[in-house]
Amino acid sequence: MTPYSPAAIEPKWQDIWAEGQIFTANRSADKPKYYVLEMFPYPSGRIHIGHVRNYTMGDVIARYKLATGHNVLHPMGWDAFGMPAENAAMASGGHPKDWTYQNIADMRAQMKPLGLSIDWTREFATCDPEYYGQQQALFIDFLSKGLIYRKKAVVNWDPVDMTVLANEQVIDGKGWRSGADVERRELVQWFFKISDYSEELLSAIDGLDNWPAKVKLMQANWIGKSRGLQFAFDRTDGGQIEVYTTRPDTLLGASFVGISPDHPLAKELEAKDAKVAAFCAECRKGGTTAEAIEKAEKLGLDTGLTVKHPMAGQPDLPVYIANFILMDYGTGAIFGCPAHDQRDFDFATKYGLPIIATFLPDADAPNDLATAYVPPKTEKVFYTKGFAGGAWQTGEQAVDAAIAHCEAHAIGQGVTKFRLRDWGLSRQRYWGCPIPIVHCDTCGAVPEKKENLPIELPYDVTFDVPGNPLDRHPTWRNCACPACGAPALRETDTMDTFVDSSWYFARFTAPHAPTPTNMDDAAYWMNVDQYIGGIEHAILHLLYSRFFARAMQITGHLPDTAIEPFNALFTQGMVTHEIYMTRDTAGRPVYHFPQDVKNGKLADGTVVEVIPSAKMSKSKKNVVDPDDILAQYGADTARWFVLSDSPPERDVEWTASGADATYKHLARVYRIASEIAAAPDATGTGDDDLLRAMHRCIHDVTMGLETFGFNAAIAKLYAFTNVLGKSTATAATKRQAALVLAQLMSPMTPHLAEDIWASLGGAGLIATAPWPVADPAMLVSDTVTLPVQINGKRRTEIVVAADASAQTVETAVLALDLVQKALDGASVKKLIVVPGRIVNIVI
RNA sequence: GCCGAUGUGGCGGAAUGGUAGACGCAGGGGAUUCAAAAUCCCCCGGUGGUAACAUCGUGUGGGUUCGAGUCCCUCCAUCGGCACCA
Repeated sequence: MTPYSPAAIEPKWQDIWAEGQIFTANRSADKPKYYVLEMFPYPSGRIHIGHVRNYTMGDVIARYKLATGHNVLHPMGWDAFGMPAENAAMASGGHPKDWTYQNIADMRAQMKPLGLSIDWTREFATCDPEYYGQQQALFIDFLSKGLIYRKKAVVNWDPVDMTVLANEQVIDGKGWRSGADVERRELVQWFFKISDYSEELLSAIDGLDNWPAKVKLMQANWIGKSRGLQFAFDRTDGGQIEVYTTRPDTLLGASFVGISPDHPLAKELEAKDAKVAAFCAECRKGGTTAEAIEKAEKLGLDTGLTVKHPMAGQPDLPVYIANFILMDYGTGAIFGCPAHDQRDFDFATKYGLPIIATFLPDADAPNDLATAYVPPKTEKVFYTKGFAGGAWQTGEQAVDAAIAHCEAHAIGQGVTKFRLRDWGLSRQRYWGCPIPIVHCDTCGAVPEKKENLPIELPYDVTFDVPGNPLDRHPTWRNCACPACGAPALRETDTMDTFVDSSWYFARFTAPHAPTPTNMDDAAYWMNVDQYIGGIEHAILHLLYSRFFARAMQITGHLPDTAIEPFNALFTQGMVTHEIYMTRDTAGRPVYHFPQDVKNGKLADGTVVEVIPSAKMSKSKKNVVDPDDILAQYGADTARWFVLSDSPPERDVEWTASGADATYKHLARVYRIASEIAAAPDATGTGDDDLLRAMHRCIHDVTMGLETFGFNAAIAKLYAFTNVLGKSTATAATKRQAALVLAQLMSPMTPHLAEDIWASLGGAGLIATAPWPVADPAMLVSDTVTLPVQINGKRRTEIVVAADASAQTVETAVLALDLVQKALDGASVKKLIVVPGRIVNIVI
C-alpha cells in the first residue's frame, strides 16, 4: 500500500483535467448554466492564503455545480492596472508593464498547483490592450448617451513634487514622498453620472435577495436618500443664498448661515478681500478625504454679510464661511441650528452665536442647553418654537409639516437629495486605461474614432521625475482631431482602476470579442450566479458594477436581464494568524515569522509573546506562504483547512497544528480507501448501518454545500469517515461507501478524491461524475429515541417506533417508572408530544 | 456619535424554538513497539459523587413559551463600517 503523497497525485490529476479540458466552458442548450466568480486579484506578485480561501470557496461551488449537471463558467483574470506598478517602477527603475506581467506569471504559477477548476482559456488582464481598448469603446458609447461629463473637481496636490496624490499617498496631510503640506486644487475631470441612478440603485437593492443584508444596508446608507427643504435666504445687500436642510422644523432655531470655502459667494469675496482669501487658502490645506476634512479643526470667518430670516419677525442672520461645509453636498450652504446639531453647537459656542431650542423633551424642560439636543426623528418631542403641526409631534411629522408650511407660503420646496456623488474617473497617472479623448483647439474635447482603438499606452516612458509620464512623452500626445483632422492633443489622464473591475465579469462571457461583449454570450452566461469576495468591496466596487451594468444595457452591451449582474453575493472572512513578538533592548517590538517559532520559543530558546490572531500583515510577520504550505502538505490539505473550523463568512485562524491535523485526516481517508480497495470480497455485518450513515452524509454534505455551510459539511465528512473506518460491513458495501465519501469530498479535495475514485474502480473522472443523491427512505429509521422532559428539563429518553402515534407515545411515557415517581400521585397538567422530536410532561 | 455584526468548554466552533457543546485542536489515560514515530482505543464544561446520578451552565438582567443559545426588551463587552452629509 502506497502512503498518501500529494506531491505525486496532485500534478498527475491536474494534467489529466487539463488534457480533458473538462473545465473549459462552452455554451450548451442541454444543461442549465452556472456562472461562479471570485473577485479577481491584483497581481501584487505573490498569492497569499486569503486568496487560497477565496478561490477554494469558488472552486467548491464550481465543482459541485459541475457534478450536479450544470454548465459551469469559472474564469480567472487580473485586475492589473494601478499605482503599485508605478511605485515599483519608481523604486526600482523597472517598467510597470514588465513588473505587472511578471507578477501575473508568478501568481498564475502559484495558483495552478491549487487544482482550481478554472477555464484558463478565458484569462485576461485589464492591462491587455485587447481589454482596455474595449473599455475605451465603452467610454465613447457612455459619453454619447450622456452617461459621462466633465466638470471641475478637487484633487490632492503636492506643491513640492508638483503632482496629484491619491488619498493613500497623503499621510497626516502631507505628501508621502515630499513631506510637503498637501493642498486641495481644482482640475477639470471626467465623471460618470452615477447620481442619476441614485433612486434606481437604491430601490433595486430590495431585489437582491441573495446578497448579505449587511452589504445591502451599507449600499443604502452610502446612497443616502434624504428628504428636506430647499429655499433661499435673501441677503440684506441683495442677492440670495440657496440652502438645503433635512431639519426645516428647526428653522426658528437658526442663528447663522454657513457657506463652503468653495461656494461661489466665498470665491467672490475672496477676490476682493485679502482676509477672506487667506482664510479660504487655510481651509484648502489638507487632504480631500472626508476624513481629513472631518479631523481638521472647525474654523469659521464672519463675512460681515447678513441675510433675512424667511419667517416674519425673526432677526437677521450673520453669514460665515466655514471649513466643515462641503460644496459637494446639497447647495454648499447651510443654516446653523446650534441647539439641535452638535457641530453647529460647537461652532456657535466658539464664535459666540445664540443657541435657540425649537423643541424640548417635554413642556417644562429647562431651555438652557449645555449640549445639542438631538433625539431620533421618530421620537415625540415638545415644540416650543414650532411653526407647523402640533406642539407634541415626532421630528418626522414636524419636518413634513414644516415642508408643507414652507411650500404653502412660497418659502421653499420639499426636495429629495442623495448623498451619492458622481464618480470621478480621471487619474493623472500612466499605468491605467487611457481616456480616449482628443483635445482640439477648434472642436474641443472630441472622442477618438472607434477604429483607432485601442489607444495604447506608449512603452517608452520613465519614472525618474514625478508626475504623469504621458504628459512629457515627446510624441504620444500628438494626433489628428477625429472631427476636423487638424493637429490636436490626446488626453493624458487615465481611468480609475475601479472602471476596469466594473465590467470584467461581463467580458469573461466573451473575452476575445471584437466588441466589449458579445450579446449572445452575455445573454447566455449572465448573470453571475455566485459572486465571492471580501467585504472591503461592499460599497464602491459593487455599486460601480451595478451602475456599469445599467450603463452597458443602455449602450447595448448587456441584455436588460443583466442590470443587476450578481444574483448572489458571498463575502468571505479573512485568514488570520497569531503574532509572535519579542522586544529589542530599547523595548521596541520585534516580530517573528511563524516558521521561526517552535513551542512558543525561538531557535535560541527566547520565549515569544503571543498576540491573539489578527489579519495577516507583512509588518507583523504573521503570514504563511501558500508555496510553503503546498510544499509541506499539498493543495488538498490547504483547501480543506481554509474551509474547516470556521464558517466561511467569518475569519479563520491558520494554525500549524490545524494544518497537521488536516493532513493526517486526509492521509487516513487515503489509507482507509486503500485498504478497502485491496480487501478481498468478503461478507460482513452492519451493511444497513453503513448505508444509512452514507445517505445521511450525502444529505448533510449536500445541504452544507448549498448553503455555504462548508465547515459543517466538513464536520459531517469527519464523522462519516469515522463510521466507515470502524465498519464491519461487506467489502462491496464498504467500497460503495468509500466511493461516495470520495465524491462528497471531491469539491474540497479534488486530487485525493480522484485518486481514491480511480483506485476503487469508479467510472470516468470523479470531477464529472454525477453527484450522489440521498435516498429519503434511508434517512428515516424504524425506531426513534425521544428525550423525555419533565417541566422542560430532560430526565430520560424513550425508544419508540418511528411511526408511533402521539397516543402510543403518551401511554409509553406515562408508564415509565421515573415519570410515575415524579408524579407522585399528582396529575399531569399538560403533555406535549412532538412526533419524532421530544416529549414534555408538565406537572 | 451613528449604523451593523458578534458574544457558547482551555481553543476554533456545532445546534429547522425541542437531549447544549457535533466535528476538530489542545490535554489525560491505554494498546502496539526493545524504544520512538506513525497508527488504533478510551476519557475530556463546572461542582458534588466510586458510580448511577444530582446540580449549575450559551456576556448581563428581564420577558414570551410546555420548552429559549435560538424570539422580544434592557444593559455590558468586543469587532467592523461610516459621516463635519446640513
